[in-house]
Amino acid sequence: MAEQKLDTEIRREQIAEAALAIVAEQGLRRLSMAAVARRVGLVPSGIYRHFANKGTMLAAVLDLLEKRMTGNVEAACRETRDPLMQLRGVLVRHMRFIREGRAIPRIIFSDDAHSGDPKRKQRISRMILGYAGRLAEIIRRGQKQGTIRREVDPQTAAMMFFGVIAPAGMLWQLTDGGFDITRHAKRSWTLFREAIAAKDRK
Amino acid sequence: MAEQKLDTEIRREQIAEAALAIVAEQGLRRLSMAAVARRVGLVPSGIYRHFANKGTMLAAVLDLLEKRMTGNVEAACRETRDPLMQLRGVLVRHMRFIREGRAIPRIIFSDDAHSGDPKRKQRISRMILGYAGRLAEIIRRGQKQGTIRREVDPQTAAMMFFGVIAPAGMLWQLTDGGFDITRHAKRSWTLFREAIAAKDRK
DNA sequence: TGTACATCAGTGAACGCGCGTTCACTGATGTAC
DNA sequence: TGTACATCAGTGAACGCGCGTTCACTGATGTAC
Repeated sequence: MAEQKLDTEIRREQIAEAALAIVAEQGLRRLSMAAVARRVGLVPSGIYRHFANKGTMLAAVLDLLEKRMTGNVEAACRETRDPLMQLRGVLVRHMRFIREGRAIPRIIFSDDAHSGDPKRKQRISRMILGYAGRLAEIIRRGQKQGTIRREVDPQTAAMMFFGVIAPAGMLWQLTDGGFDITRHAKRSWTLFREAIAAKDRK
Repeated sequence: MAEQKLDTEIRREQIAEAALAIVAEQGLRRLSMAAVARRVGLVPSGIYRHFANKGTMLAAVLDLLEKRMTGNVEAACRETRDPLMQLRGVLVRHMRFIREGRAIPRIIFSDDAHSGDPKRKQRISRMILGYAGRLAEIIRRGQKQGTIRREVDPQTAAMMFFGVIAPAGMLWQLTDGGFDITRHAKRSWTLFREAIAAKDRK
C-alpha cells in the first residue's frame, strides 16, 4: 500500500498535515487513525510507527495549527504598518481560512477539546489566549500611534475581534456556504473599526 | 430500576431535560443513551419506549434549548423598554447560562451539529438565525427610538453581539473557570455599546 | 563492485471497548364487568 | 366492591459496528566488509 518507505521525520509531518486536512474538511469527529492512514497511503497500524497514540498525533496537529495562526498574524503585520489595516488583514486571512475549511473553530469548539485530555484543553486555551494577545499587541500599537482610542481595553477588543470571526465561520459551516461570510466580514469590520478607531466617526 | 411507571408524555420531557443537563455538564460527546437512562432511572433500552432513536431524542433537546433561548430574550425585553438595556439584559442572562453549564455553545459548535444529520444542521442554523433575528429586532427598535445609530446594520450588530458571548463561554470552559467571564462581559458590553449607541461617546 | 546483514517502515490479523439498537419478556396500572 | 384482562412502560440479554491499539511478521533500504 505504501508507495515507498519514508523517514519518520517526513512521515510525521505528512501525517499531521493529513490529519489537519481531515479535520478541516470533515471535522474532528471524523478524524480516525484509519482515515489518516488512508490519506497518507498507509495501513492504520502503520501510524503507530510514527506516533505513540492518537493523542500525540493530535498534539502535532495543534502544533501545525498554531503555526498557521501565528503565520497569519505575522503576514498581516508585514503587509502594512498601520495597526488598523493590520487587523483588517488578519480578518481577511481568517475569512479565507474559513472558506477553505475551518479546522480552527472545529478544533477550538470541539467536544474533544472541552471534555478530553486536560493537557490538551490547556494547550488549546493557551493557543487562543496567545492569539488574542498578538491582536491586543497590534491594538496597543495603534493606541500609541493614536489611530485607536486609548479608552479601549486591548484584551477585550482582541477577544471581540475573535468573536467577529467565530460565529461567522460557524454559520458558514452550518448553512453549507449559504451564509454570506464576505458581506458579514465587511460589515462587521466597519462596525468594529468604528468601535475602536479614534475620532473619524462621520 | 424505575421508581415507577410514567406516562410517555411525562417521560419524554424528563428524558429531554436529562439529556440537556448532560450536554450542559459534560458535552454532547458524553451524551449516550446509557447516560440519559441512568439519569432518569431507566435501563438504556427503556428510552426507546419514548423515542424512536437518538436522533429524535436530540431533536427534543433542541426544542428545549430553543425555548430557553427565546425565553431569555423575552424575559430581558419584559424587564425594560430601553432597547440598549434589553440587549444588556440578554447578555447578563446569557453569561449566567454559561456559568451554569454551557449547553448552547456546546451544541452549536459541536462536530455533531456540523457533520451530523443535515436536517439537524439546518435546524440549528435556523435557531441561531432566529435568535440573531430577535436581537436585530431589538436593535431596530433602538434605532427608531434614536438611542442606537441608524448607520448600524441590525443583522451585523446582532451577530457581533452573539460573537461577544461565544468566545467568552468557550474560554471559560477551556480554562475551567479561570477566565474571568464577568469582567469580560462588562468590558465587552461597554465596547459594544459604544459601537452602536447614538452620540454619547465621551 | 558485489554480497551479507542489520535496521526499521509498513503489514494484517486480532483484541477489547463503548455505543446505538433489537427483541422477546415481565409485571404494574387502569378498565370493564 | 372485587376479579379478569388488556395495555404498555420498563427489563435484560444480545447484536453489529467503528474505533484505537497490539503484536508478530515481512521485506525494502542503507551500510559494512
